Amino acid sequence: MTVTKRGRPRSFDREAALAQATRLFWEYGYEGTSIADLTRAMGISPPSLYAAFGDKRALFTEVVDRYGGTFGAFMGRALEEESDVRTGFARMLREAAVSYTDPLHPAGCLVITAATNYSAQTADVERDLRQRRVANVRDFEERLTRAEKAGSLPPGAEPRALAVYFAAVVQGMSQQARDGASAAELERVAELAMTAWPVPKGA
Amino acid sequence: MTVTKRGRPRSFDREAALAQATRLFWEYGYEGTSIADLTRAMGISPPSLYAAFGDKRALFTEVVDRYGGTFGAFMGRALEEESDVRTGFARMLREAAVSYTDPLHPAGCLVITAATNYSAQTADVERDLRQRRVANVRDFEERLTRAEKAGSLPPGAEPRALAVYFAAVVQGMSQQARDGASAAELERVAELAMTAWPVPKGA
DNA sequence: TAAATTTTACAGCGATCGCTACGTAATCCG
DNA sequence: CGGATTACGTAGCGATCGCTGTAAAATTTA
Repeated sequence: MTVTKRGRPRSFDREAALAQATRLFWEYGYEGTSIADLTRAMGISPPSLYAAFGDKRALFTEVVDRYGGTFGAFMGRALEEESDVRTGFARMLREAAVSYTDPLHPAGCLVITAATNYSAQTADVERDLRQRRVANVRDFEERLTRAEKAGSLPPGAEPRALAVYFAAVVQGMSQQARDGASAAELERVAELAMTAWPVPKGA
Repeated sequence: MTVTKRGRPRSFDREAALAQATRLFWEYGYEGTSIADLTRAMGISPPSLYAAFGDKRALFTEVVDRYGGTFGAFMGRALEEESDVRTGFARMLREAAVSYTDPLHPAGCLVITAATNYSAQTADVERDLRQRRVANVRDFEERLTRAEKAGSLPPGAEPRALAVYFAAVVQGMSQQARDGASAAELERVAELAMTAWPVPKGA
């Protein structure tokens, strides 16, 4: 045990430095965050970083583990604390909506997006791809709005909400495919997703 | 017009080279694919690449545009060709399931995943994050299986399908948050997603 | 065949990457 | 106080990044 610490004491707050590293990795991804970026945000020099955290890979692992115990812990809590399974899943989704858009930290989930890297000089690439995705959501919305006006959708069907929902499903299917889901599994996802389609009031 | 071409003719197939570049960007992302990777796969030298495509950024844009007209075209077709809106969205999701898992090309959608970069030396980071996500899906599945056995889920509720579905929704919500969706929009997504929850036969 | 034009491969540019050797500063133990 | 120990900043390592200068090779035009 190292109860007594000899030598020159550390001159920075390890937890605060870890929080800064979390913010950077969350925002810019693993490769998109350089050692220079980290040392600048943490207010320390490279040797101090390596002495305190090992190397970049080890620091990242520590960041992800810490994330799971803090920002990402709402998922397990929601599923664990609710006695009813359905209530648990519903609460998890609701809290995800809040957490993923909390302006106090980067958007989305670190575990999902930390491989999405963009450094300063390639930020426009990510911006271009994002614009294409946003345009796609708008295309969904316009088609749904036209359908509602044409009477093929029940009134009050919320084209915007449906568009974001279907875009999220498509993007989730893409991610699941990257993570190894089979065609059969994704086809079941497609079927399940269609249960959200609005039904007329009197049906 | 350059009907007649003077000088030394190009010694490689531009379309084939573009297809190789598409494969690399699709699999490894923009930053994860280096000029050296590209020239190796395309079978050409750097000056030939720059003469034929401009620079890396322009090549990537051409790749994404080409993708939209080929692999990614099924979406617009499904929504356009079906007279009924609901049938169009259902077909789009079904075809996404097939396309995203087609073993003839990288998994998922290029526009969604091309910012997910991982080079050779950081592939283990992406692998680690993927394992965490896969473990999460399994956790969902186990909870749903236990609920089914305990009778809190109707029989034949397909825990695996539901787990993949809810994981996809969560990941889609994360991506939508990154793309600028609001908390209110994501909360509506959460509500809509819950309509997939299985109901007892006699209800 | 000679001049003009374009593509080719080789080699290397400056910048940035993750990482570290080195000497100094600051603390604890005796 | 002196010696041991640990953290610090500076400065720079080798490797890789996107990209290009240069000259030879290959083709069309005159």
